[in-house]
Amino acid sequence: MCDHINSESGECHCKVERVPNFAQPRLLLELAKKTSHGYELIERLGQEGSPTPDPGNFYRMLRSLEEDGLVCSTWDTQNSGPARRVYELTDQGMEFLHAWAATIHQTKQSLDRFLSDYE
Amino acid sequence: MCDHINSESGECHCKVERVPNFAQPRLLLELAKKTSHGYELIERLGQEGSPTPDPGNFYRMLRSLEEDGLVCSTWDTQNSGPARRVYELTDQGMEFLHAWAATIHQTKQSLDRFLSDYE
DNA sequence: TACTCATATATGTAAAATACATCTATTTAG
DNA sequence: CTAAATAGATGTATTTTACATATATGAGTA
Repeated sequence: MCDHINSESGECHCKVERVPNFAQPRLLLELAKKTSHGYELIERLGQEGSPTPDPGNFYRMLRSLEEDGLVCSTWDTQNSGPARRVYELTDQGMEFLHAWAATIHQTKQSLDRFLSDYE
Repeated sequence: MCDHINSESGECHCKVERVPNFAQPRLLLELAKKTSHGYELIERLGQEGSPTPDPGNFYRMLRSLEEDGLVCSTWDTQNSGPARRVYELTDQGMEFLHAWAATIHQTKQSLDRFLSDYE
């Protein structure tokens, strides 16, 4: 399973303090909107002022998500250019996205507490 | 200087995607409220549902912040119990706290974008 | 034809951040 | 005397992130 779920205890290690692997939920969300391939996802995530994810780690993450059954891929050789590995969100991946959203909500509240404490 | 400021370029590497070292601004904020020693800071930060920071890394962070001139310490042998290293926020540390607040605000907005995109 | 550029995926490794284990020492309580 | 609470610290493994580089296809162009 994913890094955030301890396969032994089934417990999620996401802490409210921080958002490690934030590229992951963003990727899952993009995939939920539209099935697509890695390169396109990187470009889409790099828009709206958000920094472009590191391609090396991004492709590795995609493969790791596939190992965990959160996404699945097929090669697209129809289109011109190099073959693309097209990813689709699985039901499990969708559930994971929901879990991520809850975590991110908590993290946001943690930041809110800091900011209201500050000032 | 701090890990987040590149001493060469003077540029801050804090990314809006995540909050690494979130214990750091929380510590600076606590110190801004009240001068105190490591053990007490750890306890204070461990309240209000927030997880207790890792003591090992926390003490290391305090020493590193002192090296960077963001806090300064003196030994308190007056009180009962083991000697305490009492930390105080410097002017530079206060400035740093302000910079952190701005970063955290951005991060929060990034999370907000995710959450409104989701749903 | 050969060269360059955009597209597309991937590996290798260094650096940074975090987690976990352990150690020392002082005082208080029983 | 012993155990527990207080206080600070080091050592190292693991995880995450950053940076560099490799491979391959096809389109445009000189």
